[in-house]
Amino acid sequence: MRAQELCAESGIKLTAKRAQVLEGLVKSKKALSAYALTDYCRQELGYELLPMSVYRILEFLEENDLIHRLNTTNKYIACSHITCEHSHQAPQFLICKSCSKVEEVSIPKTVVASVEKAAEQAGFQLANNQLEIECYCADCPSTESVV
Amino acid sequence: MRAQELCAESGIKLTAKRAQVLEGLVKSKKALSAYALTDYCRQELGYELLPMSVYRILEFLEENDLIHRLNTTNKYIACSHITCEHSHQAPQFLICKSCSKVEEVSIPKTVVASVEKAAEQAGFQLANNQLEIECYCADCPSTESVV
DNA sequence: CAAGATTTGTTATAAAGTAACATTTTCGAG
DNA sequence: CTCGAAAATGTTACTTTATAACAAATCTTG
Repeated sequence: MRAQELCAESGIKLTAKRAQVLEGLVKSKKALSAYALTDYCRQELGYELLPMSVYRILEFLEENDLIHRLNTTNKYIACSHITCEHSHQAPQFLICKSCSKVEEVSIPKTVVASVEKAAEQAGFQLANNQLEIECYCADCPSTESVV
Repeated sequence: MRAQELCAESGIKLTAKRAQVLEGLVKSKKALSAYALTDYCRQELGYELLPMSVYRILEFLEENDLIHRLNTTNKYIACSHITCEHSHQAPQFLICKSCSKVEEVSIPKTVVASVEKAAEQAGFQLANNQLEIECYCADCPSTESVV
């Protein structure tokens, strides 16, 4: 498994359980809640995992940049750069409101810089550069019109 | 009360209960969860409101652009434009991770346009223009460094 | 006023997340 | 190797967040 090699190199301790959770997220190919991930691992992959353990493992995986937590939907998704050489940079996500499909995209740095500037003018400091944007994907007809 | 006048003009049916919930959000001056708002209304304002009713009323208030729901934190905040003449435009929020203080800001339209363009290139259509940005406010020292 | 629609009350429960402590596993020092 | 501390996982219980389902009250409008 590619991820394990990478982890060995980088010193990340990917235990069996952690690998199972990560595998679940990679294979599901969409954002899953912690409980949905528990179900997915049990039903599709045959791994027994209690929610409490899943939460702890998700926390670990996120700290090591293997997955992302989507704050707007309380769901998790595998980082799209696990298997490539990209240095890990600030992630931005397009999240389909209808089907939870997520695309991890790169938004121009100038845009992120503008957001940061606007924050500074209001006396705020960015806690991170992660932007989550609610969308409808190409497969899901939007019921609402864009403002 | 100013808000009531505006509602009368615009045809929004602001019942007593709805006014109480809105008053709670306005007076608290920060983002509150539905349950926290229930407590605030009872303890600080003397209004008895059950969570179920609060949720329904919050939904109504949001549909009528009197409040905003912050998806990243599952909290609600009064719209900063209730009492001014501004036409209601896409809201952007700076949210302090530490103290829940929220600033509703205007980010240049060019920035929002760039985000929209990036989405379109990935085959996504914006569901709304609401951006929620995690920050630390001037009063809260950031424990984490910015990426 | 009567009848339908809207709003609110009430109860129960689902879903999401965390606290606290027990047990097991890992791994380096001796 | 083996002892012991640290890390990881199991287990139970609980808190917080949110919704379902149905009853009662209230508010329109002919």
